Amino acid sequence: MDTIYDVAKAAGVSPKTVSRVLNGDAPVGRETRKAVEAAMSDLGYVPSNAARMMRSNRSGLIGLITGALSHKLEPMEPTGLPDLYIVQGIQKVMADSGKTLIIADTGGTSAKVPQLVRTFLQHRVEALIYVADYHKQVTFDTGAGTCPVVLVNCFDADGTPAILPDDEQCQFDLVTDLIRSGHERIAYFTLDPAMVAGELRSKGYRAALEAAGIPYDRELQAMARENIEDDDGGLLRRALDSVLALDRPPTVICCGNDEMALRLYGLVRSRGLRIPEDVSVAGFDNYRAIAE
Amino acid sequence: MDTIYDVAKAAGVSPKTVSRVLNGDAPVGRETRKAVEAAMSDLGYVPSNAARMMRSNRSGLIGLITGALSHKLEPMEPTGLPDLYIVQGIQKVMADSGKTLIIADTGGTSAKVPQLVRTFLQHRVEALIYVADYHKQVTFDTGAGTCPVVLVNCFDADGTPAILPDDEQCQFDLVTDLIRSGHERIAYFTLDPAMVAGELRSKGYRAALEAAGIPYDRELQAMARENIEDDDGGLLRRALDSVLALDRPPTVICCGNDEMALRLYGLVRSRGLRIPEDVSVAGFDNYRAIAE
DNA sequence: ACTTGTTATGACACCGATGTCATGACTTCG
DNA sequence: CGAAGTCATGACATCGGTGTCATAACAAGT
Repeated sequence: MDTIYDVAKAAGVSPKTVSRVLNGDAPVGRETRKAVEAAMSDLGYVPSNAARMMRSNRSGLIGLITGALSHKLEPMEPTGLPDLYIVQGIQKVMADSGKTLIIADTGGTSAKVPQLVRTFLQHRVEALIYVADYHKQVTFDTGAGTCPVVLVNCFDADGTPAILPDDEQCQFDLVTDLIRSGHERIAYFTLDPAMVAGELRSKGYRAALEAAGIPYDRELQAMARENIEDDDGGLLRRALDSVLALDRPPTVICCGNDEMALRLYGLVRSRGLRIPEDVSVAGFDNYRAIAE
Repeated sequence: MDTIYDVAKAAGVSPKTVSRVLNGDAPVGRETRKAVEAAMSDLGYVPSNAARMMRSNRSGLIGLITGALSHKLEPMEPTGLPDLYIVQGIQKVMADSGKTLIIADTGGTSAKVPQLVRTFLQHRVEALIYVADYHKQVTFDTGAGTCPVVLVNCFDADGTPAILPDDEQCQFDLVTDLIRSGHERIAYFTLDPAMVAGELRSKGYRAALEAAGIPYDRELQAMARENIEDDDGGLLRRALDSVLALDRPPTVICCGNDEMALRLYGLVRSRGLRIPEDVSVAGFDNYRAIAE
C-alpha cells in the first residue's frame, strides 16, 4: 500500500501539496493538481484514515450500539418502531454525511455494552449512538469518557440527549381519528404498565377522549400485556370478553401494539364477530410484515 | 484525551513500558505493571487505535458490505438463508476474535459499492466481506486494491474465496429423507432458472431420485417462479393443477423456497385437499417467521 | 571468574498524514 | 515604484503509539 510520499514523488511535488489536493483546503495550481491526480489514480492510492486522524483528530467514525441485529430473530417485539428500521435510517444519514458507521450488536445482553463502548472509544468515534429495542429508560455509561452520546428510543436519568417516539401524541391522534370516524365507544387494551410507551399512550388516549367530550369509561380500558413470557394470551382473552359483555360494548378496540392487534384479530373472529362490521381493531406500531 | 506518555509519566516509567503492559508482548516487572495499570485506570486511559495501527499495520477492522439492513423492509426474499442472519453470525464471530466489524449497507443499489469499498480501504480494513441477499453470481471489484475478500452467499468469475450454501446437497438430503419416509411420487416446483440456487437444487432433486432408483418424471417438475413481480401466482396455481391432474399425483410437493411453500399451502387447502393426509408440502429455507 | 542467557527497561526512529510557518513569484493599489 | 496582498509550494515538526536496538542487572552453566 503506497503512501502520500509515493504519490508526491510520482507527481514531482511535495507531500504537502498532495495533501492539499486531497483535502482541497488550499489553492493548488491547475497543472500541479492534474499531475497529482494522475499519480494518485496510477498508483491506486487510497489515503490512510488512521494517519489522517492522528493529526487532525477527526476519525469520521460513529459508533452505534444496538440489539437490533440479534433480536430480529424473534419477530416479536414488545412495541414501537422496529429498531432495525432506526439503524437503517441512521446508516443512510451517516453515509450521506461522509461518516462511517460502526455497528456493534449487544447480542441481547447489555453486559457486553461496556466492552463495546471501549472498543469504540479506541477507534476514537466522534459520537456514540445507542438504539434501544423499545421505548424505555436505560443507564448508559461511557466510563468516564467524554464522548458525545445520543440515545434513541430510550432515555436516562442524567438528561443525555435522546430521540424518542412521541407515543402520547400519536395515540392522541389515533383516537381522535377514530372519534372523527364516528366511534364513541373506544376500548383501549394497554401494555405492561412498566413500559414507558404504554403509560404515555394511555395519557394520549384519555386526552383525546376528553378533547372530544367523551367521558372516560374505566371499564373500556384493560391491561392485556403481551410481552410477558408466561402469558398464554389469557389476559387478552379475558379483556376482550369483559368489554364485549358490557351493556354498551365498544365499536373499536385499540391495542397497545400491532402484535396484540393481530392476536386480538384472531380472537375476535373466533368469537364469531365480523371485522369491521361488528367491531374494529386498531393497532399502533404498524409493522410492515403484520400490516400485510 | 490523554496519551501513553501521560500514563508513562504518572507511573514513572517509559512510554514503551506502558505499551508492553498494554500488549503483553514482553515481560514486565510485577511492581511496574501494577503501577502502570493503576495510572491507566486513574486517567481513564483508552489507547488510540489509529496510532497503534500506523506503526503495526493492523487495523483490527473488518469491512462488511451487504444489503441486509435495507431489504429487510420487504420480508419477502427470493430464497436462501436470510442474509441478516449471516451478518449477525459474522458480527458475533468478529466480536469474539477481537475484530471490529464495520457494516455498510448498499441500500439495495450495488452502484454504491465502489464508494463503500473505498471508504473501507481508507480505514485499512484487514478484510472485506460481501454478503449477497441470495445465492448468485456477482462481480466484486476492490479497485486494484489488494485487500482479502470473502464472498458470502455468492461467487464471482475470478475464483475469489466464497462461502456458499450447498444447495445441491441440501436438496438431495431433503428428497432422500422424503423417499425414506415412503414417498415415491415427489413433485418439485422450481425457482426462476436464472437463479443459481434453483439450478443446484434441481440437480440435488434428480440425484436423490436416481440414488433411490426412482425414475425422474418430467411432469412432476414445474417452474413456478415466485420472485417475478408481475407473477400473480398464476404459475404456481397452474403448476399445482397440472401435477394434481396426473394419473399418479404426487404425495409430496417440494418447493423452491419457503415462501412458495407457504403460498402453495394455501392453494392446496383451497382445492379442498388436506395436508398432510392427501399431499404434503416441503419448503427449503426454513424462515423462522414462516415456520411458526 | 568468565561467558552466556534471561529479564526488565529505556532511547529513538518511524508509521502516513496534516498543521504551521516560511518562501518566492506575481498582482494590485495608492 | 514600493508596500501590501494573494497564490502556489515546500520544509519541518507533530499526532500516539510500536518496532528495533541498546543497556543494565542478575542468574545459571562451564
